[in-house]
Amino acid sequence: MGRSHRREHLINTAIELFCERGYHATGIDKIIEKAGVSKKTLYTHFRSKDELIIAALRQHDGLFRNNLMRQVDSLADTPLEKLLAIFDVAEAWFSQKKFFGCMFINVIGEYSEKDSPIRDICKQFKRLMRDYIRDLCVQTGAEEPDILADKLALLFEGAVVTSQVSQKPKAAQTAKDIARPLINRALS
Amino acid sequence: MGRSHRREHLINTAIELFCERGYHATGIDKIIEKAGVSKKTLYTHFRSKDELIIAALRQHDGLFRNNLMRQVDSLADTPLEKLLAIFDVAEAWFSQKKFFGCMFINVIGEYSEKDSPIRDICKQFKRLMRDYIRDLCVQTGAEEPDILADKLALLFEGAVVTSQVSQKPKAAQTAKDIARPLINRALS
DNA sequence: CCAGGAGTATACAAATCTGTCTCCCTTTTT
DNA sequence: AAAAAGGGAGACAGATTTGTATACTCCTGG
Repeated sequence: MGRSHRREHLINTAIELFCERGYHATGIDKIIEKAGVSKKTLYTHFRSKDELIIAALRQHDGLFRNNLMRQVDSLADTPLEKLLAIFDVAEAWFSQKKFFGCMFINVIGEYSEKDSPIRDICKQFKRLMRDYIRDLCVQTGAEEPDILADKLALLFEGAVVTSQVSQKPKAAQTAKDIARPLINRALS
Repeated sequence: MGRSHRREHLINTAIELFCERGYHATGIDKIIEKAGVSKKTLYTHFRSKDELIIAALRQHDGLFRNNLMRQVDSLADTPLEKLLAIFDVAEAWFSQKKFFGCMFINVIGEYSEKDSPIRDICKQFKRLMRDYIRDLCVQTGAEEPDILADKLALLFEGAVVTSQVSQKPKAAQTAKDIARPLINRALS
């Protein structure tokens, strides 16, 4: 087994546990037990738990957006359809048995220091999500793509949190219903 | 100092710390130190930390909604104006130096078990918030008050989370801008 | 005046947490 | 084949966690 494979395996295991149980509540011992790896191995790949958390967030940052874009592309062809398809992908996400909300929103609740690197990663993730949406807005020829993107990103967040607390994936469709006229009006 | 005063004082101290630092990260020792109270006193008022958490959530549940309604009432007279004023109150909330997002969203990130009493309190809070909004929708004479309330509640959540991560209170106005035409169309 | 309740301070138990270290085995490299 | 590297298992240290118990003080009611 390659060494960088172990690193990724550890990160993926950590992501699962962090999502399920939270960050402070997930001990190093639980992570290495689930990963089937010794403590020594973990600490050769990561200097500390914080570093593992940061690595997990970075990994998830890339993977999540990549996944989203791929699924959106498979559902819709035109930029306009893609903007709406985002909410269908979201609904599928919310419907998963192991849906625990957005990693980045959850981690901010536990590490809220204003200048922490964790916070920076969360902000960056949200910015990149908005940029993705904005690109699609521009491609549709929306009048004020920045404003529209802010609104759609906010709808996305709202759907995630609503679905997380109420455990009803249909929040995605509620958001989609709000988004539709919003986009249409920006095109007229 | 009355005995039930001590209980409330402990709860309020706990709420502050839970918001600032999270739930697992806030130890009993920190709470009693900040409250200026001995450990024995805490454990005579609350059987366990979990019970204190639950008491804190219940207290915040009532207080938060009460506060919101009071401020909304002081800003607007008609039900229609009140629906929009909700977002102005939200913006003031987001602008506070110590704004750490919604307690209930944050606690779900740390205690995500599906049948936990903590989860129930969070769901109840969100339901009561939606009911408050729905009442205002009915009073304005909106066509489908339930659907409109779901949408406005989702916008509220989106604003909270967006502002929490990006640290920009203007997310409240973004949500308000989405809400306005939504309400207008439900009235025609 | 004094008895009892309530609170403080603190020691303590038992578990758990992060991070380091050693011992031993297996695999790879030379 | 011998040496070196990597990783598993786990002991260990030191800090921290929740929760209990003890000893002392203070205030109040009768």
